[in-house]
Amino acid sequence: MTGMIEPLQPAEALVRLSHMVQHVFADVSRDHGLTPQQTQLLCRLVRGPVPMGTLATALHLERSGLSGLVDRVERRGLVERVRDPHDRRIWHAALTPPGQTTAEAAHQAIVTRLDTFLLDLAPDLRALLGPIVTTLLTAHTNSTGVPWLLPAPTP
Amino acid sequence: MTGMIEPLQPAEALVRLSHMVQHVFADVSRDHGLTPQQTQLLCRLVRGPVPMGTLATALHLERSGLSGLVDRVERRGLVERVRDPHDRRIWHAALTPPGQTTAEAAHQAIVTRLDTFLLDLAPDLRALLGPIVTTLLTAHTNSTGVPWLLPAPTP
DNA sequence: TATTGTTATACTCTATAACTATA
DNA sequence: TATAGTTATAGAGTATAACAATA
Repeated sequence: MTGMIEPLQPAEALVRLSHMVQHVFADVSRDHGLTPQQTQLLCRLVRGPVPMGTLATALHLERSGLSGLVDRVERRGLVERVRDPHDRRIWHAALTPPGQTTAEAAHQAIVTRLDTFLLDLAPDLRALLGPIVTTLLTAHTNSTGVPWLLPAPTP
Repeated sequence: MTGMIEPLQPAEALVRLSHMVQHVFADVSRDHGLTPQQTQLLCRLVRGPVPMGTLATALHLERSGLSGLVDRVERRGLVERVRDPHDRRIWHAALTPPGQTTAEAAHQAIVTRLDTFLLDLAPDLRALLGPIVTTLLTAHTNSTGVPWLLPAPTP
């Protein structure tokens, strides 16, 4: 029975899949001169500026940790802080033009890499993936009460 | 159309799913007094000792990084280094009895948490998850040439 | 000489606690 | 007083390069 691949239980399947996605994320990030966390941050901003607090929650970070993360990409000219016009306590993180370019390139590279995996899947199964994940994530929230599926423009 | 959830493209579905799994990993790790990387390391050892070099490749780490990671869990008595009987250059990382207990508890907690998500899925779809992931990962390797599906006892 | 693993160094990531500015 | 964000500090994770031990 050498070479046989054991059947995957559903929970283990999720973990294996996640592991692969993380590697793709890490590889693409390195190709673009980013850390995985920086890539994740940039991709969260492609649809527009986000208040620091919202961003920290979305990225599962303490506000202080996000502060440093934004510092480092700001130092590289990829992100800037913009003051909220209505509440002067709030600062939004926003992509600069180079940041927008980098974010979109990294996002596209990730999708492209993942699509090479998805090509092995029969089209009817591939079409099930969206609904399956929607079902899995709907009606659940992360540990801070934020729903998994709603505003977040991932990856 | 407020409140509508956009359909997920397959690649984005994988990213969202991975994000959720990472959060589960982080939360469970914290509950057990571990970092996510330490949990990942411990779970890799539940089926027996693994040479440092193999472990570094499996965890997508440089050997120097793994060295430090193992140092920290060894300091806490969860892992020990064992010399290979045939090749004295090689050291295996191995769980201590407390490490085995912790590793199995964390693994079980992760599976239990993920199962709460999987319960929302119709049984026939849930049964498709294993085959889908097997199809996705078979015939692919990570960036160092190691196949995604074979020996690795995840999570 | 080639391979396995460690050490040294530098930087990034992350959490906690104390702090500043604004509401 | 409460909230948004930062700074200070400490530890953990990660890569590169130089090194020691073994093959």
